[in-house]
Amino acid sequence: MKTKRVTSQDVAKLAGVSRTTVSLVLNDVEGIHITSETRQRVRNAAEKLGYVPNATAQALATRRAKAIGLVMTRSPHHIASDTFLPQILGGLLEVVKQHKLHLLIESVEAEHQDRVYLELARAKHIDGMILLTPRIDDTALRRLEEIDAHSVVMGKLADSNLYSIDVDNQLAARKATQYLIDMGHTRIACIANAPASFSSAHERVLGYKDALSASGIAPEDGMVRYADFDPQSGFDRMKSLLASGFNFTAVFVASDNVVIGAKSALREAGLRIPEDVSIMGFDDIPWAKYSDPPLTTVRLPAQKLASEACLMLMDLMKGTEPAELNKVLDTELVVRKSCRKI
Amino acid sequence: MKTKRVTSQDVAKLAGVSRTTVSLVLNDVEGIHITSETRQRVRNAAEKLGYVPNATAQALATRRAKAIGLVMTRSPHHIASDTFLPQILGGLLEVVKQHKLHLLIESVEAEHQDRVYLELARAKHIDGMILLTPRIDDTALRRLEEIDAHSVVMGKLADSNLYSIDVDNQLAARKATQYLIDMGHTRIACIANAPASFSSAHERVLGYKDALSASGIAPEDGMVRYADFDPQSGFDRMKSLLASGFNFTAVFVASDNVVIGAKSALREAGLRIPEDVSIMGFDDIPWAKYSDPPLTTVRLPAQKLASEACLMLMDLMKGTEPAELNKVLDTELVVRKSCRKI
DNA sequence: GCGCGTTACTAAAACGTGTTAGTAGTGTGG
DNA sequence: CCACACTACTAACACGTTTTAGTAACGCGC
Repeated sequence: MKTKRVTSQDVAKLAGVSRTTVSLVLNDVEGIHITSETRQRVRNAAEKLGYVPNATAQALATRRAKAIGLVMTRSPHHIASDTFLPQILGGLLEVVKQHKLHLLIESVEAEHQDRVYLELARAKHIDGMILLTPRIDDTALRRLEEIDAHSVVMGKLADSNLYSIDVDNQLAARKATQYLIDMGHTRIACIANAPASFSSAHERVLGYKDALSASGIAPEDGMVRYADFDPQSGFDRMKSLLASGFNFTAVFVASDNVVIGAKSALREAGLRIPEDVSIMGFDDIPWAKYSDPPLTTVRLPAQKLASEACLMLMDLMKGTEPAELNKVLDTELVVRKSCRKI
Repeated sequence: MKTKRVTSQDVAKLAGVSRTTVSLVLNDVEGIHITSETRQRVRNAAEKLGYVPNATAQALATRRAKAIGLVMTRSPHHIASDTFLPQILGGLLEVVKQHKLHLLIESVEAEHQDRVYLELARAKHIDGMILLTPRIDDTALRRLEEIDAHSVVMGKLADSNLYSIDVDNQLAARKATQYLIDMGHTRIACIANAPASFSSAHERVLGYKDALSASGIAPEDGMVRYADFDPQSGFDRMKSLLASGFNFTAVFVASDNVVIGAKSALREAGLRIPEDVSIMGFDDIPWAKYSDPPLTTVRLPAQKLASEACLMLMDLMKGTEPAELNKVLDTELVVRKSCRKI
């Protein structure tokens, strides 16, 4: 039942060498001379005993945990309905596995932010972290700059010296809105993906307004709603938009996940897409392609965002400066059938 | 720039006590006598220096990593399109955070399974693990029983002594299919959620056949397709089903995520839901409620599944036996509008 | 003033590895 | 035959904590 742990000492004893030699052999340390005969003896012994080095002890000795953390500032509830997260995870896991690292997931509640970032960094449970969709007002994040914690922000934080990766949300939103304008729409509403305190939401609304202004259409605050990541909030905001009495022919919804709920509200109101209302999404989650009608949306390179973030972080951990402080990936307008000419 | 790490030694020096005392005070060890004056001195020193205990060293000394792992046997691609995963994560994070544990995510490729489980367990990076949706033919998993690794399987493995938690897939599928039969359907097709090598897929198809047989309808293998977790596969399987020439009035699709694609194929064929074809889903992902028409489906208590799995695992880690070897949670048929009487 | 229990601490071992500094032993050139 | 380089290893320290096994100091009863 309680099988004794196999340590490198056991391997050493069986192979008739010192613990040092075992370590040198199994780690393939360069520039050291050990006969291939001894090497084999060590390997055989390790194999025979089923030796697996203790990761914790290794971490302590090398001062690297061989793990990175994905830190999210969202409640478990929001995480549960996040259709975007799996793509991030997929991208992250691919890189992480390739480099034989481990991935930790942390969700921090708004209240404890200050401590958590710091403790995560100092406790050295992880070698570096990727911060997901930060809030604009996240003061705790600012303090990260002061410590020598390796971190990459996914999203953008104004006036910050933290490394970051993101798409140009404002430009992408602007292009999406421009597309609607090009189709002849002038009464265009907007439902943001999240509360305005999240930088991505803020920027996307900015882009939406940019496009309108550039075409001489005055943005009206009454035409803008801020959703809260999930379909339910999309449903509610669309209801609110419909109830407000504005007559719009198109809506730019800055999150496909929010579109899911918004469409439901439109249906309840008896409005058809795209005949009565055109819908422009954002993110291009897997569902978008199969929705009815297929959703015209902005493709966010989610997996690439994640894998690039991971690569930047690993550069940081290695000590080599990443090429850019704020890396920006391209988005792409994916035209399907949810918008029509007017 | 390179601020020296603050260790308990530093705290000890500043407080004028030994490292032992620092440890005793900060960990609130019971049954030990230390004056409240000294306690304060230690706490103040720790606070002043911003001391955060090194998690790795703690783990080594206490032989507990204070972390559990979520292990998935899926490719990053499948993870990316998994709408179910966030709910699992949400449930897990809630419990994990409450107990001040950390969560590691591992995805293992089919080829390396043998090693990975073992190394994960032996390396002691984690104290226990939750295995997600295992394959029936996962021989490596069997070996876990032999080691003293704490693990809970989410899903079920026949003839296994591993602790597990699951819903009764067969019963749930049977009830879902029965509902279709009760609505008057007799020509009912089935698209499984995953390849038959996944136990959940196997069981759900079994339940589907049970219901048919019980009502005197002979199950036909030609009416069954096996999808592959994602919408694309749902689209393909529905196409195949339609092309095969069988005329069915209802389809039991054993995964809402697969339904997303399947519906798209039906639309392309000019078939309406539920007028031409009734659709029964499985899982009740957030999208289901808002789809058009709202999807009648089987609700899987995803978050509860996750949190209960976590609790079982923690029992195991504490050394107390969980109440049941194979815990089974209830499912619930959620009737919406995608099935009609015939 | 001696034994004894209690209080308030501390020295040192343990956890399992990586790594530095060193040490025998063996050619090798002069 | 001596200095020197090179090979093939090993002893011992370092990593930062928890925990066990003490140890002084003190009060107290007799």
